[in-house]
Amino acid sequence: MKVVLPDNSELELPEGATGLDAARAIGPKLAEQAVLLRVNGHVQDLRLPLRDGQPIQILTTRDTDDPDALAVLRHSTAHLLAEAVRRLYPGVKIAIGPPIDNGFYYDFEFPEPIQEADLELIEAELQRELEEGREWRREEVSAAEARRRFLDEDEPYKVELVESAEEPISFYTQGEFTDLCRGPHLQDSKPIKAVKLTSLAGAYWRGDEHNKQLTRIYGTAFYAESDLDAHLARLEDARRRDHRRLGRQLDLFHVQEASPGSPFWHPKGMVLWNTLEDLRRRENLARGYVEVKTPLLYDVETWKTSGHWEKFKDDLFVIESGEKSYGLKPMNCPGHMLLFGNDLRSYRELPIRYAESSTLHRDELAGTLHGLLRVRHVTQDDAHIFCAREQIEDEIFGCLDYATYLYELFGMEARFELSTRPDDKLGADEEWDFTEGALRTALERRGIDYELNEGDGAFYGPKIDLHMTDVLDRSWQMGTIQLDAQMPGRFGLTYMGADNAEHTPYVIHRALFGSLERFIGILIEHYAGAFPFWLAPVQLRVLPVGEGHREAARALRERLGGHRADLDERDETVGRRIRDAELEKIPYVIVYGDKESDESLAVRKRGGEQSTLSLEELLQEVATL
RNA sequence: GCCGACGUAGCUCAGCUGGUAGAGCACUUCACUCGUAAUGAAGGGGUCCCCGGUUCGAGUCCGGGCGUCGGCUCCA
Repeated sequence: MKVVLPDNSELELPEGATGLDAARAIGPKLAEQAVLLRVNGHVQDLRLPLRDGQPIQILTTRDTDDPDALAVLRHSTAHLLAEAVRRLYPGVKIAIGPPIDNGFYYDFEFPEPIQEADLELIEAELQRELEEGREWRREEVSAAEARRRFLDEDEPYKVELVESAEEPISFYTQGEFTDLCRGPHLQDSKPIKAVKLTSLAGAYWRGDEHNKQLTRIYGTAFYAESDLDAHLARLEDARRRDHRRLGRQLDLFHVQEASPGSPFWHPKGMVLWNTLEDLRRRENLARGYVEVKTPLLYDVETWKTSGHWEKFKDDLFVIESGEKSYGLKPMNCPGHMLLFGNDLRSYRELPIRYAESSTLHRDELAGTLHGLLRVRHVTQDDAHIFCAREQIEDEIFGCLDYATYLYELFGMEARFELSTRPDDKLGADEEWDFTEGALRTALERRGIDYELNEGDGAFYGPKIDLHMTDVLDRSWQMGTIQLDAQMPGRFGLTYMGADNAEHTPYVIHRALFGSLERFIGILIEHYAGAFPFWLAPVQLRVLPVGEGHREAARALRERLGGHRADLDERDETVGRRIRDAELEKIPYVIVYGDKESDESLAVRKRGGEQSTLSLEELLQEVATL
């Protein structure tokens, strides 16, 4: 038989030859360095047979950056971890251990809880295995045989996995350790040149909080020591961009124990906030939204009507007053429903687009709070569009267009996800067929690539979410566009149609920044604190050289008054004040001394680029930013 | 909420096996009046997260709580 190599040449092989055989046929060196086979974009263990006519690519220890090559290395390292843990902690039960984006993990049930300090011990054992060397052997067994083996070994998690696994079931063995595994794996442990166990965490068996919580050990591994160093350097760099760190450094916001999950916004942070608000107001006006304001407190009956009481009452802040209980609003929809329902509505008014940027409170679990990215005090740039069935697609399209405009303005590339009906949905499947279809059509019409996220919709309707990634590669939901065919009915909302009959409107819930807090958090990391001119809290700084230049510098600052300009006339050296301006990431610094005048200003841009401009030229330049 | 770690000056952090707290930066004052990333000197500043316990004595050990961080779960 023949296989096709990446350069399109053909390689003749005996029937039943494996990937490793192919590597050997090409050369002994390649066979030694081979770690994985890639076939049509899929990975395959080197030990498995090839098929006639297949195009193949052999990945080796030199493909140190290839995600597939790294995954196989890390997957094998996870097995070494399990072997080490088993030897060190008799009685431990093993669960699963896959490779992930930047490393791998393995879940265990320890007889006694272990601590972070134990990782050192385990890592040493892992190193010992690497020094000894390990080879992986693959075998295929029947489900019954696999089940019997794990029952014998008293590995209940593996037994459970076998029960849901498809035949043929494969085992990989290295050293004393055999694991149920689909593979692929390395031939041997020689390519594993750098390993580091990074952290310890609890993780529920099969990701379900009703199951037992296991102990997860995270680690990472590389084909070269220098790659691990580079990885650690990248993490350090990410920490420097962390919005929580920059928030303090740039004096934007802080959080404190007095109100967990509720940021205190400093004057410079408020400049960012208000700039986003201005942008929102301007665009809302241009796009036919009207601004409203609805109460923060509603009696619990309102939350029962909306359906939120049943699903989210644990996350609602409840305030008792006299005989009544009020819930602090966690979202604006009921307020906007009540507002719509306050008048008789005609089809001629639709669509009605109510916008409100409002403070919301959600009593999020303590363990989930995270800087600006997950807060209890959350501000949504919310809007509810009440419309007729035939208007839905255009309105969704309009929201998508609006969202795309906003994110492009910041040079942010959001990922779109379409989330469909969840298990606890309200309403009939036919209705969901229609609403999901409308969202899909609008996405396609706007030419947006999206991922399908099945079963992840809101209980009242499907949604399109925009996601962004933070410096540590964690994905956060930003904007959201949700179609709702339930809540208007629950609130008894109607409008009079052209047919002189009452109809229930549809509602589109949409927040495009999502949460102002989260958006600013991501924005800080996106720009690493070096905001573009139009966003920068301080845009220009005038810096008088000596005491005698203060007067003129103040006058110059006055003439920059249309912009956010300040003055640094501290009794410090010019070098020192330049340094501070750089640390504050101010876009323009103007040094003003004997040599300067309106005709000739010494302008320094963030980063160090210097030029001489007249005041007029400077104003012209910044006007375009 | 769960697993693990951490909480010391405004910030970043040191403080060994228990003996009563320190650095750098920041701040204040003084001198210098300065030309593109840190001028020098002096000074002030601490409920060592909170509550309780052990001890002659607790920042340090133990218990509980709160908060933060890394995960898990959740996320209208």
